[in-house]
Amino acid sequence: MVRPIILHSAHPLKASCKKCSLSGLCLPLAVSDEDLGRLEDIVLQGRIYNRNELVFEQGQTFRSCFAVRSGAVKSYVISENGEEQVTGFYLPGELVGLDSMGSDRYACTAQALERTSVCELPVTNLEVLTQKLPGLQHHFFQRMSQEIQNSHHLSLLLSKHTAEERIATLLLSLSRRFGRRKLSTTHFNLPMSRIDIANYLGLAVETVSRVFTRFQTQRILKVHGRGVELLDLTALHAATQIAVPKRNLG
Amino acid sequence: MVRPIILHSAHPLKASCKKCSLSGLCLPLAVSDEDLGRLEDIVLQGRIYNRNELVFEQGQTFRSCFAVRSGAVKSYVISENGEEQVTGFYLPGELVGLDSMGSDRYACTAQALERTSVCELPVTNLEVLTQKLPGLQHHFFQRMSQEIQNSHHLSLLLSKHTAEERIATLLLSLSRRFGRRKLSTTHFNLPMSRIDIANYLGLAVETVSRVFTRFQTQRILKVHGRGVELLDLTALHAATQIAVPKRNLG
DNA sequence: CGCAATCTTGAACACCCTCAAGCATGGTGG
DNA sequence: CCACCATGCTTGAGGGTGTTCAAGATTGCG
Repeated sequence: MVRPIILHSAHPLKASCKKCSLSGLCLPLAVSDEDLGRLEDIVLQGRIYNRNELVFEQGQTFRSCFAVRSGAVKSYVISENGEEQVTGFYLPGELVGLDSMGSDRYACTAQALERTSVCELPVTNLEVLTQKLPGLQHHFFQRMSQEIQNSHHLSLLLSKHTAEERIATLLLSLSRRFGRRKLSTTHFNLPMSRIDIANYLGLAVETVSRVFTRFQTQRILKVHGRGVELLDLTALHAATQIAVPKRNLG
Repeated sequence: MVRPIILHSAHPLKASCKKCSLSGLCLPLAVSDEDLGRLEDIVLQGRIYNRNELVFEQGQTFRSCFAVRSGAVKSYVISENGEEQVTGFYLPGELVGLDSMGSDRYACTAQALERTSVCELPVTNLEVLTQKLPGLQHHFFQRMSQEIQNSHHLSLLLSKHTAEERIATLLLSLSRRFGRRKLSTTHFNLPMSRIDIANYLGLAVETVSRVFTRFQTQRILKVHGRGVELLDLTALHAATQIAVPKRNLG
């Protein structure tokens, strides 16, 4: 199905986090300039994966976390029955594999959605470094707790929101994350397929498609394949809110 | 609505994790006997909360994680719109507040479901200790990643499973966790209301009620209020599986 | 250029929600 | 101790959102 064509360079370059354009988003923001060298010492840079290639696979021995440098990655878990649940999309500056920290095996599979470059953080070295740098340990606690919070918000989305609200929320999340990298918050390409979106949001592909066209007829956005243009951010934000108040409120 | 009648003792006892019956489940399992004293030094023991009392509240300054000692706790997040999503139930030996580690404010509210005793772990001291004890740091990474995985499994449950499958899964999860404490895996009391179950599983209360009666007529279990008796664990496990295979499979 | 995968659109059905009402439970005060 | 009321739980009927099934349109890659 998915052929893992390993392409990463045999001799990874020594990382230069300091010069990386993502240093304000990624791990460097957690360590002082003088300690940055120690972080660079353990980072394996320059791994490149082609579209659909697996960065790691659920059940494999857990060795490393990965920071996305360019491109995009999706993560998904596979249950005993073989069902897949997409659990997250990771853009440049974001960390993949935090849900396996401290485990001996990867708890999910990470797959490149397009040609993607990542920086690898071998856990053995990483845990030694977090042991020495309190700020880095604190930062990892923060990132991991953020990951828990993200997942809780996904649960809220799945359990209490309509198809339109789910999709509007995802689009605004992507928009915000593109904005963090000084990219356009209104014009961007979706790194993932409709199938991935549907799976992530607990919907049928057909529903995702229908909602996109509905938003388009409402002049909220334009879509051409994976390209989206958010025409009315206010309306899109309004579409994330629950239409008819439900009883469930405390 | 919920009156916080603070009851915890003014002078918390010095903890004796070593003698605690939960030492095989809780934090002590992560530290050596010689280091256990240092853990006991930072643990504030003996806080007791009455039913419905808040252990901490979303938005408050984050000070501590809590280990449940007896009773049970639920956690929930409140969105901007005021909707509540129950994100977890915590039984003795389990840690509450991991989703706020590294943050400056609590990301969720924790509420006692019954008369509950907890051990408090002030984060300032905790992060100093994880800095000194690599095993404890590793253990916290593990607990936090476990929390992420749990939430991912909840997402899977919410997005791909029917009402019956969700409830069967929750019952088996509780059964397993009671079993870990050497309690009966087939006879126990639900610590939470139908409302909490419904909210957690993304269902209407009525649906939860209907599924319970359906399971009862199928001789899978007996319910009398909050008391449940699992009559057929095999059938219950079978009920967690997807009945009609969906297309979503990879 | 052609095939496979992805995406879109339409029609019918199903699961669960909403609304409504009745029943059990439990805590409180007379 | 029991009546009382609020809350939680159960059961029934009807309707809506999203799914399933089916077929066609578009994309993209060899």
